[in-house]
Formats: sequence, C-alpha cells, structure tokens
Amino acid sequence: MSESEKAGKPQKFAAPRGIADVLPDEWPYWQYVRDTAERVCGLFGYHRIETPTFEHAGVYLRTVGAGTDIVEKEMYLFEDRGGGRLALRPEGTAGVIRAYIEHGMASLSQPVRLAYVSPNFRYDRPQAGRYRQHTQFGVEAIGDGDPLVDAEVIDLLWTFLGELGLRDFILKLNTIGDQACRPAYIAKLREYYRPHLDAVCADCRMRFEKNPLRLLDCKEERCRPLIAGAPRQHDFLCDACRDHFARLRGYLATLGVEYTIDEQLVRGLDYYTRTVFECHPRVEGSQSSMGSGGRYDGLCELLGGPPTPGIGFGAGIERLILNIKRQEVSVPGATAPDLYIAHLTPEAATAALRIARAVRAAGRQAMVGSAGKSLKAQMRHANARGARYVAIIGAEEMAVGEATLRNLADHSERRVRIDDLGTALGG
RNA sequence: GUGGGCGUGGCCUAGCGGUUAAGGCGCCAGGUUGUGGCCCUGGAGAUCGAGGGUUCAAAUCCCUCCGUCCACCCCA
Repeated sequence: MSESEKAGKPQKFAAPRGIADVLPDEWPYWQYVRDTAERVCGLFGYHRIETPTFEHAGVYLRTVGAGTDIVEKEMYLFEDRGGGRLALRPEGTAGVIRAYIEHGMASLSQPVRLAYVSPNFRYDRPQAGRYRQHTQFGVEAIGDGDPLVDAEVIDLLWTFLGELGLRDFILKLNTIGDQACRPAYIAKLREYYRPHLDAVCADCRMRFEKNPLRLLDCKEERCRPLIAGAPRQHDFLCDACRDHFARLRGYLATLGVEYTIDEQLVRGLDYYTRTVFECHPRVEGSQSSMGSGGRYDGLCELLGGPPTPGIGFGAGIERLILNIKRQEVSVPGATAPDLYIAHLTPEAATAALRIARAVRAAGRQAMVGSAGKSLKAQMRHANARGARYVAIIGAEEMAVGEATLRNLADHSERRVRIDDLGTALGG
C-alpha cells in the first residue's frame, strides 16, 4: 500500500515507464504518417492486415531467435487465466506469418502483399525515440523469393519516406547468406576469432557464442583491428545468394534508389536470410533509423508452415515523427470549426444544437458554445479554436429567426436566416 | 543491463540555507448595455517528486528510493 493510500487519498497514476500518450497536439503528425502509409500501400497494392496484440509466446520464441535481446530480456510474457503462455507482440512479422499459415494464404496467388500499423512491446530502457510500446508500420510480401520482390519492398519504403517529405536519407544494404552458405561462413568466422577471444571485449565473447555475425559491428576500439581482418561474408556466399544480391542491385540501380553496401549490417532477429536493409538519415543521430527489414525465407517453416519465402520491413512511427520534426517537414494541422455557434439564452442554446446538426449534415465542422458563458467568452473560445465563422444567437435574433454571422478573418457581419446556416458558409 | 543529467502550479522557468515560493505561457473572469485576436486588471492553481537526515531554520545541504531525460547496448 502506498503512502497516499494509507492517508486515505486515492493514488495518482502515471503511464507506465516508456509508455507514451499521444496527445491531441501530436496527432496531426500521427495522422500524416498513417495516411501516407495507407496511400503508398494503396499505390503498391498492399492490403491491410491486423493481427492480435498478443500471441502464443512460442510464435516469437521460436522465430526471433534464442540469443537475441528481444527473446532474452525484452519480451512481455504473461499467463492468461487458463494457464496459456502468451507474449505481447515484440515485432510484427512472426504474427503475420502465423496468420498466413493459419488462413491458408499459401493457396492465394503469390506473393501475398500485406501491410499493418500496430503497436509493438519491448521491455527496454527508454530514451529518445525508444519506447516500451512503439508503433510500427510494416509490410510483408510472402510467397515469392525473387529479388524483384526485394526491390519492390525496398522501393515501397523508399517511396514512403519520400512521400512523407523526408530528405537526405540513404539505404544501407547487405546480404547475409542463406541456410546453404551462412553456416559455413559462421564456422569460418568462429575459427578466425577463437584464438583472439581474450583480446576482444566481453560483449564480443558473448557474441562469439550466441550471435557471431554481430561480432562484425562491435564499436569497441580494441575489437576493430580484428574486425578489419575478419573473413568476409561476401566471399562465402553461395552462387544462389550471390546471384540474388546481384540482381537486386541491378533493380535498385534501375529505380534510382541510392544505397551503400554495408557488410557490417546484420539484423537483430535470427530469421533473416539474404537481403537485409535499413534506411536512415544521411546525418545519423541516435535512434534515427527510419525503417529496416529483410528477407526471411525460412521463417514460415519455423512456424510449421510450408517452405515459403518472404520479405518485409518495419518502420517505427515515433521515429519517423522524430525525423519529420528534425527536418521541419510541415504536416497538415488540426482542423478548425467552420462555424462556432455562440448563444445567449436557453432558447438560443436549443437552436444552437439544431443548427450544429444541420451544419454537420452539410459536411462542415460545427461547435456549440458553452452554456451560461458571456458572448465575450464564447468569442474568445471561437477565436482560440480557429473558427472561420461565429453565429451569434441572442434574444434579438431568436425573435426573428435569424443569426448574426460574423466572419472572424475580415470582421464582417451579416444576418442569416437560422434555417439557412447549414448552406450559408460557402466554399 | 551500464553510465550521466534533471525533478518547483497544466506547461516553461527564477529562487540554491532565513519572513506569506517569484515570473512567463495557458486557463477563468472583468475592462460599460450582446462581440474575438493586441493591450490592461484581477483570479484560480504548488503539501517545491517521495521518505529519512543535518540545522535554531531546507525548495535550497546529505542519504535512500521513485520518476524522467540523454548516452551506451540493442533496436523501430
């Protein structure tokens, strides 16, 4: 029991750590990003899918990877009352693949093109652009392993960022091989590192065991020389992977997508194969990634489905908004009332209600003033809300069935029949 | 998980040991009888994050906890 409860006062609550409210002032940014995502998905023919906020824990435990931070320390795991082991969604892809398998989407024409905007949960330490609940716009193209689809998905992300009005972003691209060639490379990498394990940082010793690919992007100064001399993944790619990557690069060149090959780029989830990519501003800040993803050709099988290739990306809306603000992209603001109805008597209040309904029926935003407030107060309110017109209705107007219609921009006033207000606002 | 900064009315900030904690924004109300934006006046609103300690005296110093922000890590 808290101190305040002992004192008999109700406890005050704050949102849980790392969980943010989106307040009305922020909403225009959200709406802008969501609308843009929806529009671009429409252009590419990606259809919306909505999977549940929680799944059987195994959906993530089996796919994301045993050594990953997500599984090891970030998942929100809980039991329901029936004893089922569940997990709040930590990432978007696994649940979509589960739905793909469960609903037999393999029998649709492939690839199945899906898109979603949904909250993800990770128990991580919050900081700028990092939350315990964040919202991802994600896209998945499932059932076609050709690099043409890789190019399409990357183009979708690229187009999306461009449509958002973001500038100066670039694409980092890499291939991390597949089940055929990656094991051999990892063995080679381990062989190379093994004699030097006492020279590298503690994190790298752990990476050596759990996620050797990550050895390559350690930022510790002492680990750098070793990285420089490490065997390169690209030298170990099988012919199929090499060809896949080469064709993808050709497609991207055609599209004019500006990218840099980053052999250090690996992903935090184990299921990725071949293509991995990440978009970020040319001038990198922390947490500035604007979207990243990759191919996951073995994922479907991990969830008991047929062998099915797939590729997708996720983009964090909070971070996109961070970048939108940093780049001062202008977004459409909140809407304002077309008509604010100020009323001065109880009878006028009733009329105001009727007028508001008529105006709204004509497709325009109407707001009724607060009862019992002075005209001055209502005018101030109308102005603060950015109303275009104010209809003033007092005893004088009521007597003749009219309203005084004031244009707040040019201060002009005229009398309008109350019944005509719905249409009197013009264009 | 590691390191650092910060916690004063809804928001931003002043005060950094000594009378009733100050200002700005916002909110509310007035500035003649029914009229906004600027301006003026007034008002509401703070147990100075919480607990403990030092002191005659603490928002101000010390400790603990909590929260928050930033960075590392990781990632969206």
